[in-house]
Amino acid sequence: MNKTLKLKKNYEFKIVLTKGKYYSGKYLDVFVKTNNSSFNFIGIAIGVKIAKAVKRNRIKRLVRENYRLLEKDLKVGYNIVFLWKKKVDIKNATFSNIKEDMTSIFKRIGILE
RNA sequence: GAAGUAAAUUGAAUAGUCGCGUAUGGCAAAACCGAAAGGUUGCGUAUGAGGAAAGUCCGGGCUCCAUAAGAGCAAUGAUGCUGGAUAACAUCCAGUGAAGGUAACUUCAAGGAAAGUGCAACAGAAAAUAACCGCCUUUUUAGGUAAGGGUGAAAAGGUAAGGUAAGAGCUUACCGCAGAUAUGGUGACAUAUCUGGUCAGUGUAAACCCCAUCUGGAGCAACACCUCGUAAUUCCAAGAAGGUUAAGAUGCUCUUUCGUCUUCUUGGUUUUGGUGGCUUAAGCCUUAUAGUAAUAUAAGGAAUAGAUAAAUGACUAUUCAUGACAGAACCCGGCUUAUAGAUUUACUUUAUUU
Repeated sequence: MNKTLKLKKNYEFKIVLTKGKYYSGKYLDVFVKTNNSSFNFIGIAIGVKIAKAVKRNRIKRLVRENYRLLEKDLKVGYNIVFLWKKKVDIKNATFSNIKEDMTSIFKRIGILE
């Protein structure tokens, strides 16, 4: 079982956000772009204006945890970036809400087996 | 018991399963990523956010600005009762003064308004060489008068008696104010006595300003090193040779010191990625001694985050109860702001009992 790989550089994020495909969920926005490797890379971006540091960290952890639980069922070869929708209240950032949302988005994308 | 004041502590706990950062290389073995430098992976062990980590408001350390040292002037900004503490401070401690509170106690940007300039809207007769109304005299024109009037943040020391045409520090007493002297105190200042009625000059210096003291700039995205790449031949450093006192190293001046210009040689510089900087520090706790205290000295003790799209999470169970404010980003000392609840100590007022 490999570790979850992360996108690290600013230009990597930009490529995914500008050239990737956009999927909108109930709470999350997701950008997906294929890469030519045998791994999935993920990145999580939450704007400074949405919430203060503690709540931003909370959202990141929940997204990362949910991704970790789904990861073994995913097809490989994608760069994925998650964004939190600006208009959604942060109080909805619970584990079960994000789980439902992420599962449905992945099914629409077609990478969930 | 009730209300309150001050100081301090704490900032949900336990168990299980899965998962993350860092350190260690204890065990295991090779493999993988990369152009290289370098990095990654299994198991185990250890360890992993705060009292404010926040705001970035001060003071320092550290780094660079090629590079220094001294003297003077100016500018900028800051501080502003006194004495002490500290590496330093706008912080802290102990006092003084003023304001508030029955009190415990709290608050204070607390030098100078006769160095100069400015401002004081509206209201009001008048806002600083005061006569509108009123009062008095005179007799119709002038004079005296700050007692009384409303306004305003502020109205020309206050109260009482005498005095007067009516009044007024005009006179006296007390209070206040100013000055001098003495005593006490390191000092801010306090107390006492004497003198002053020409005690004519209101407020504002978080208005300019004056005085005293301090003050170079930028910041870890600082900075150092490694690797890849080699276009323009820019810029920088070192060395050698030649020439020279024009120009430069601080806003200016002076002195010392360095150095400037040209040619040649050598090395480096921009981009990519990586490593270091990166955590033990003028730090914390206890005891003893000195000190009212801040703190100092000595002895002893505990120490274990160091990420870089950035580690603490998810689920289940139980308990109190539905956990507030809130997440390290070079480090340290403070300040300010946010904060559910719980606990301890000392003290004040009041009620009751004895």
